Amino acid sequence: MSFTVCAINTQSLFALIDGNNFFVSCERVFNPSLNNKPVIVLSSNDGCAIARSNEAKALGIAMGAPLHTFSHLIKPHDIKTLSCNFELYGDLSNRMMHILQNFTPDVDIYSIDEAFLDISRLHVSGYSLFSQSIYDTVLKHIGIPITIGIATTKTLAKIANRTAKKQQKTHVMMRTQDEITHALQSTDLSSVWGIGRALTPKLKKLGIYTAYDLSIKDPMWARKVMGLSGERLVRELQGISCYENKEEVDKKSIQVTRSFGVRLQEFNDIAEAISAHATRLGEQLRRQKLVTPTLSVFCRTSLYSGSTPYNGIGIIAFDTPTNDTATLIKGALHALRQAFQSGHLYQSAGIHALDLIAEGTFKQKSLFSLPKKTSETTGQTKKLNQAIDMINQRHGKNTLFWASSGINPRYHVRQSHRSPRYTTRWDEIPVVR
DNA sequence: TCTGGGGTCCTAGGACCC
DNA sequence: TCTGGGGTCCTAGGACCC
Repeated sequence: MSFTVCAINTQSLFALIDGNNFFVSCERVFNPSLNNKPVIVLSSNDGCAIARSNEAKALGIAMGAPLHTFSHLIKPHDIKTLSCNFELYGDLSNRMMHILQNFTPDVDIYSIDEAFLDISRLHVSGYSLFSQSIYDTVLKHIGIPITIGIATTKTLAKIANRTAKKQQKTHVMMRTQDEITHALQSTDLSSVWGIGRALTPKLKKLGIYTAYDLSIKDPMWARKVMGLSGERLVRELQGISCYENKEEVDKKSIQVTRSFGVRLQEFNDIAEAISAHATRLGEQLRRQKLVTPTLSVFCRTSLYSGSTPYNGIGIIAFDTPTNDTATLIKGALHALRQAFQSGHLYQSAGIHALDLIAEGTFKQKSLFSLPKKTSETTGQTKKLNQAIDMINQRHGKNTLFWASSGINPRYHVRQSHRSPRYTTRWDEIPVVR
């Protein structure tokens, strides 16, 4: 068996652009008093640290550290803790990506704060000036400092980016073999893109401790030990590009998951949360012009409570793939009845839509679904959803909501320190006095 | 008291087919 | 005596990412 795993193109060149401490930087754009101070952005429910300023990293606060493990440092070091504000981060991210698209149309948005620019075919006279120009433009228009790593493969660009951060530079280009070897030798195995918690100990046992150690292995050896992705990874470290920029593709799955502000025991309380999640899901599906044929629903207890965790799962398949909120809620609540078991203290619940397909794609109806005249087939449902989406967009989320999500729900997340959504809400826009 | 949320890709194994 | 072999498709679970 043999097949190609990479497009061998020695001319490849990628720039990885990465927003520095992105969520913290977003907060600082509108609140300069946070500059030069240790700042932490917390996960939903103010649970743990999901972004840290350099000052906070210097205090030894780890990524993902629960708030209670560093709460004793907050007062003495005047750490500013903020609840996460994804509406703000998402909007600034979109603006940043638009700016990057002015430099080249070939932008692969990898995450909320990262993008790969394929600059192979770009005529650039000097990469240092080019990088500086990107940095200056993003800083000027968005206010976010970024770091740029340039190399012949995405994996090497990641390492170049990391090297730049370590050296406190705005950009690093790795092109000569000497530069690459030196960077690989000073990169710990666990910091390599694609090497995670499970592979690190496995490879260390085999005598591989740095990115360099891995880069001198035979790709076929890596294939045996780590599978296809291992083979690609070794080739990428050797400068052979295996991950080209992707066209923007439709999402394959969407999930909406939240942990509750308090533990919940009653079916009805959890049903309200699931109903709200289904509403969010419907909004996302419609915005992306997708429909889902199935839904899975889960409700689970805490992993840290001491007793054996319970994770209930329920699944529902729809006769016809849908993005109608009412149908999604009805289906999700049906699935929740399979998942829910009384007697537990639930900590979170979520829904997951898999195998998404584009709206309007022909799909065989169930043999048993009768051709009946419903509000969905007559288009009334679509109009209703459009009207609700429009009102909520204009006047704020949940201006109109489904009663099944609860008038005064108990599942609400805690967000004690959320900043205003400066760029997406009229009533939260910054005011100059 | 207090431990996030949302994704993708790959693989192994089972079911099924001829 | 001797009990195939090759293929596809689907799914669950694992591993990774930010």
